Amino acid sequence: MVSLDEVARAAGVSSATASRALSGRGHVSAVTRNRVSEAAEALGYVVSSAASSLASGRSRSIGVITPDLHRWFFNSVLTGISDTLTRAGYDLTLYNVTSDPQLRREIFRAFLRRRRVDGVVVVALELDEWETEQLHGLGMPVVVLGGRPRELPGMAIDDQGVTRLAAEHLLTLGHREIGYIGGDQAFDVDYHVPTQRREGFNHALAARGCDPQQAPSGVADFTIPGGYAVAKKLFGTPGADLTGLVAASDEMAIGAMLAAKDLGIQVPQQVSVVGVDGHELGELFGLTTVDQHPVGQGRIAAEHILARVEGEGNGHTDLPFELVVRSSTAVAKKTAQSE
Amino acid sequence: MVSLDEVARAAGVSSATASRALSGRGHVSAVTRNRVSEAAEALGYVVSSAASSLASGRSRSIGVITPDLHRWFFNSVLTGISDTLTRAGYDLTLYNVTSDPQLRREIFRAFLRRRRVDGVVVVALELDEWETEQLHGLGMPVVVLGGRPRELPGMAIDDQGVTRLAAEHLLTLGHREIGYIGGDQAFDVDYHVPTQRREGFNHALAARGCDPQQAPSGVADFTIPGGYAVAKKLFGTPGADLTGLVAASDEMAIGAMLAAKDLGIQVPQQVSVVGVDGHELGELFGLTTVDQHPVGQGRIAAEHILARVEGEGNGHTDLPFELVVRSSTAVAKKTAQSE
DNA sequence: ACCATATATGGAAGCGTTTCCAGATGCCAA
DNA sequence: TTGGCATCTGGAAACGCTTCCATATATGGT
Repeated sequence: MVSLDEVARAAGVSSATASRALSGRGHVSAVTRNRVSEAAEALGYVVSSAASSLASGRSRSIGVITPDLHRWFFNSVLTGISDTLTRAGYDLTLYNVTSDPQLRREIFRAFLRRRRVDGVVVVALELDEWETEQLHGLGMPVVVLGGRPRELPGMAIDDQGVTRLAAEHLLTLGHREIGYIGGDQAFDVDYHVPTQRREGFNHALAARGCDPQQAPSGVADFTIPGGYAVAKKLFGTPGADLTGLVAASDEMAIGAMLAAKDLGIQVPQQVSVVGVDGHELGELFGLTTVDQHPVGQGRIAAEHILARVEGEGNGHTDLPFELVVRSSTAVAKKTAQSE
Repeated sequence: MVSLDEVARAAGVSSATASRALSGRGHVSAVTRNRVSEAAEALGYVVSSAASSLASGRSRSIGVITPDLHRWFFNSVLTGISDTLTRAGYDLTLYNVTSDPQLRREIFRAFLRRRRVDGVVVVALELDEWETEQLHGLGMPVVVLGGRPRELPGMAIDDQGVTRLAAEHLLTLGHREIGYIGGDQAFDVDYHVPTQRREGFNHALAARGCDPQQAPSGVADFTIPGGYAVAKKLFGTPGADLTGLVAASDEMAIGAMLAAKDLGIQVPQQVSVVGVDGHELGELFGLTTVDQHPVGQGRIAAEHILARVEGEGNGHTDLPFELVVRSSTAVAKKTAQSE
């Protein structure tokens, strides 16, 4: 492996100047810079990250902590982050949090503190107090995506807004008997994504004079099988003549559509379904959804952390989302019940 | 951030001894080791990866190059790798190759050569000659998962074997009119996954006296929508009375099942479908598949690269796979055509 | 009792950069 | 011409570890 010294020698300058020439920091004449660049190119020189980090205190790497990579939302965000970091010349150090609590603890206790990264992006994790504390103790920029933790800068969509928008869409189409599939609020340590989304749904219904407490609803794990199981129950419940269904994730919505199909219920003729996310499979299923552009979120989060690492601080950010209407929703048929 | 020197001072030893005590390399008495460990614990000391790498030449980090994180197979493998590396105390540096050829090139030209990683796992990438060369030039262990590149140690399932097994399953059930959905063999630079899988299918059919050339087949991109589109054509083709279908990935198989449902074709009563992968959604759809345990593959690849990094070399490895029979396949009904 | 060997420890030399500091050079204004 | 300032460059000191080497002490065989 060629070292900076060899490049400097080849270019006839000191290693100090070579370093300045290649990093762009400090004054170097144009001629010198060119000679050094050419020498570096010719020798195939690449800076040693270890030496560079040690000397400069910056590693040009960002840590990303994510849960379950199988879930489309998370791997989409990760894709966006990765793309932006690569373009900026940064490495991405991935910490995939699994269900093993000991490993999870170790990530916060040791891995993050090795100074291998200049900043951390936390993707949609429910952080407990100790973890938040550890993150603070790192003394480096941290951005939390998909949550509004107490004391860390974060970026999130308006989690009430998305489900409110979804429900309003159905209400506007004339639906009154609307069901809901959400997440388990018991695990809501801090950010309350499941709680917020339910709230948004409730508000929308209440605003139109429907009692949200009466809405048939169920709890699932945001996955297709989860949504499928709950939807089978909801659709099968006698007396609950749902004409509309809001799911807190597209995967659950897709599960619900599959359940409807298996039960011989037609979408959207008999029941309209709306999801939240903007899942890539939404198109295939014709799913109407509130798209929250997860890849874009990853990009924004990455840009944000890079800015923070480079000194330009800023705080909370709201992320955009939009309703994408496809064929899983339609105007409600007039029935006896509807006013 | 507390340094090793402070720990050493607190424990009343030299930094050399402290280093040995914490790393476990070299001779340290039990008492000393304990005192140092306690001091480190008390001070919350964590080694600086940069300093450690620079001094030792090892970074305790493994690079992973993967394509499209949206595809279940890849994020499953990544999950397995991540889990194993974390348990071993290694970091994972993720290089997600996108469709941008310039970024891809940059990963091989610069990113990997910063000596940030001790070894590289390449997941199912078609490497061109230059890329292979770069990988060699790294002078560090490389493992290629899901492919048998010319000159790099790799691990792969028997790609002919999986589709042969899938096809044999259908043949054994009495099917004779079997279709196939595979990948585009034009992109087959090196590893020939699409080609190998097609070969396996062909061999199985030929062995039972069916002409594989006659088998109705189509090409897709291994995704659900891709499989859906091709299957719609295959099922809709007049004259081709398929009773069985082999797909080279579970996602395409699931797409095919959805297409069948939309066309009013019953699975498995009218057509049996087999996939390859072991996709988590297989259970929901009752998909019969050849499970290749992707998470396990990730684990094996990670263990392999760790062994190599630590010096214990070894070569190619075959990976296990197995037929998982669910409800998407059934005995073929006797028809006029069947012998 | 003594030498050979194994075990423990500290001093100090790196590892390959970055960056501070000081000196050199060039240019412009007075 | 000369002082003053900005620009350029090199020497050398970090950065925080690991590890070689030398020294010191314990262990065991004869």
